[in-house]
Amino acid sequence: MARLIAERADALPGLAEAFREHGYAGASLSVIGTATGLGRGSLYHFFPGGKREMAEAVLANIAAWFETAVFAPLSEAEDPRTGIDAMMVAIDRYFQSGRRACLIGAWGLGATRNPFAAPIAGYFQRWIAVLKDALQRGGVAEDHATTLAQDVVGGIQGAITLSRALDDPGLFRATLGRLTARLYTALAAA
Amino acid sequence: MARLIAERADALPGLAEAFREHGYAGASLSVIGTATGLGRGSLYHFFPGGKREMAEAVLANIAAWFETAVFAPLSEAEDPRTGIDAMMVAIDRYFQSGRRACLIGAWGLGATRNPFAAPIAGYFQRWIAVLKDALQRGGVAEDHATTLAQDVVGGIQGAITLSRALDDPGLFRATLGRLTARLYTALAAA
DNA sequence: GCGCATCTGTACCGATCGATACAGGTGCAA
DNA sequence: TTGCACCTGTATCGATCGGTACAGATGCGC
Repeated sequence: MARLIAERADALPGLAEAFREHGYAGASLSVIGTATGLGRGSLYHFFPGGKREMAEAVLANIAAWFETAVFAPLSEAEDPRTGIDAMMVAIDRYFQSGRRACLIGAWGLGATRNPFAAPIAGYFQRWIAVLKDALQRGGVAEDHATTLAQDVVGGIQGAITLSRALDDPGLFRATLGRLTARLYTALAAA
Repeated sequence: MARLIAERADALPGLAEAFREHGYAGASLSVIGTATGLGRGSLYHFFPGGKREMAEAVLANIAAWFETAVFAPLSEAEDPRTGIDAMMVAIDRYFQSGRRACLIGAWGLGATRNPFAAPIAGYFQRWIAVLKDALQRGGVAEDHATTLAQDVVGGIQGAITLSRALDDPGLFRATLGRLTARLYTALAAA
């Protein structure tokens, strides 16, 4: 029996794809097995908690990716504009210009009481907070920074939904551009 | 055996709730049975096509509701502002200020190739087209009307996602207010 | 070369899945 | 009152679900 993966992290991309494409309930173990190339034996070896643990690992992995690729540049950049540019580039690449679904957004739209509500809320809270802080450091007043950050994060979510439904990646990129412009305008006025 | 419902339309609210709360795959027939109060016998009597037909009926029902409650006022109002106000009021009530999930949005975020892609795309296309037409009738230039309509429809979708994830209905209402203001501003400048 | 922790395939478990069949009840029309 | 179309509950189907058990293969440390 040839070893297929070295550590459980190697299974995460396949797991994420399975959950993204089929949802939590729709991602059966056979679907997951196909997506990851792993049998039940390996899956339960790396994730003794079963499907639930696999989903938690995927969410944690996504959160970690955003932390380094999106939030860190936003909060560390000297000039907020630099951080915003880095965020938009990372977002466009991550979501493949709206072709790739947002797992966290989709699960947040699901059951009112779902077991992943807490990490999902944390993800959006953190994103909004980091963006708001960047705007405030650029001189934008607190209340304006808050609503603007909400508009931008929400606008990105909506753009993913629309561009996927309409199968129009151009819509995603154009929306990202307009959101960037709004952020720049607010910074320029401050 | 007491008759429970008179026609299949009476089952749609329960069906919609079941699909909204559990997704398509997660809404098992027992979940659907509980939500509608109907047994398998009745369900397959009204929907011979099974789960798939139930989902199609729900989507068609939602589309019809939007047609009369949102799209019609938008396209028939003398003053675009009247139509926009009616749209926003209907949207806020329908989505219960962001507490209720958007079934169409959630399913659009799901599998890339899903059997309901066509009606979902049609729903968003129509919404954007009707809103764009209303803006143009109000004197807004076509390209601006298009991007503005996309921003508003996408913004509403994003606001649902955010306000549900953060459990904050106020965020939804406030976002709706800002989107309305943007529409009014564009109309005033035209 | 040996020993052992680690990984993997397969068989299997009870439960539940979506769907079907059908008898029995119900209420309206004649 | 009778007949019948319509609605409903129940039993049951094969398939698949998530999860477990475990033996066998693998490759690393020694």
